[in-house]
Amino acid sequence: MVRRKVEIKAIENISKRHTTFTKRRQGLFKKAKDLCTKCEAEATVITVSKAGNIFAFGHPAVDPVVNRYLSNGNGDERVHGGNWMVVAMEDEEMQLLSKAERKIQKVMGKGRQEWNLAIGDLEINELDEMEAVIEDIKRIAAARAVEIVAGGGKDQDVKCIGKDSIVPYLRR
Amino acid sequence: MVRRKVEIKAIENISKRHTTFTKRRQGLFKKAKDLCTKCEAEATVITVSKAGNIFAFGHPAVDPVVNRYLSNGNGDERVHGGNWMVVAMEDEEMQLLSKAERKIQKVMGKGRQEWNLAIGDLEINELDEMEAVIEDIKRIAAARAVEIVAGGGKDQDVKCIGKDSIVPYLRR
DNA sequence: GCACCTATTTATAAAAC
DNA sequence: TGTTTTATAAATAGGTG
Repeated sequence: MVRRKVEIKAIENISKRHTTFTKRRQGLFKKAKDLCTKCEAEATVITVSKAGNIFAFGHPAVDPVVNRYLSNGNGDERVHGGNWMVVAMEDEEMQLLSKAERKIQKVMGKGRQEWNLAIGDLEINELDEMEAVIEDIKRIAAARAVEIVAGGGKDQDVKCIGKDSIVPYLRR
Repeated sequence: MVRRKVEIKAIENISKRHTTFTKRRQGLFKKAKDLCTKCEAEATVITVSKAGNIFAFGHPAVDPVVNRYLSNGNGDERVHGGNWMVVAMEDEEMQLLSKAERKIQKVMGKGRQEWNLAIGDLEINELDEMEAVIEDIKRIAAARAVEIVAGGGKDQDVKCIGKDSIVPYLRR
């Protein structure tokens, strides 16, 4: 329970901070989505945790809103060159987040913290092999996507999926 | 007063929509700010009203967060395409195969057959999210590779790693 | 650590001014 | 139209399993 007026100041305890970050980020994304729905607006929210992990929400997607902001005379010179994809949760996909997360747990077996620990034990050759494993999973996932698109799944009217994912590649 | 459960659907009345947009935008900015304060995180929120007016919040400012997002491989200028390289394993590495497989089981939790079954339950949106999870794993693995190459230091900056593979780029 | 719970704070829709 | 009020819904900190 909220025991007393919630103080807005830095949380020192790491796990508590992480919990709060996750909860409030989800709340923030939901509020952004509600705003977009109710007001027919566009919005993007980009968060960077203290650990440096990036999470972003966008309606209709992150890029159009960011580009709109940048092309409107705002923004520094754009800096490019890195290459990691970010977790972009969008629209209705967001509503299914915890359900989806649960199912994905079934596939991947563990959560981020555990990967961190387990991966920390791997050596170079094992990392190489892990990549092959990841490749394998990705192939299976792509096959599943084909199956759905071909008419076997329930979610065929999901439309605004970003260009970076397993699914849109199949749709090109 | 909020007279009843607030419906999240488009508001047709223009002035009412504008009022709601303003209030919710303020609320959204405040929540983003609180998140940053409490979790020592960075965040930006960019909104575009139906009329096309842009409002943005950023901590520490909009641009650093946007650039961070863009420089992490997101954004329009990212090159896309199938880009996963599999590394051929050589002799001595080969000898370690089953040991490696065991360790990778620790990371990935399941074997091929189980992935097949579990992935078969996923819907489109869940496949999308799974890709984010895969990216996350890959990122952790890349950090580990850097750690090894750098000689044991933890959590080196991973920005120099290429897009195609966890390990090989480090070896260039 | 994650999912669920719930007491309490916080956000906000509409009224009142 | 804008600001303030206020009744109610929504978010969430901390607890539990």
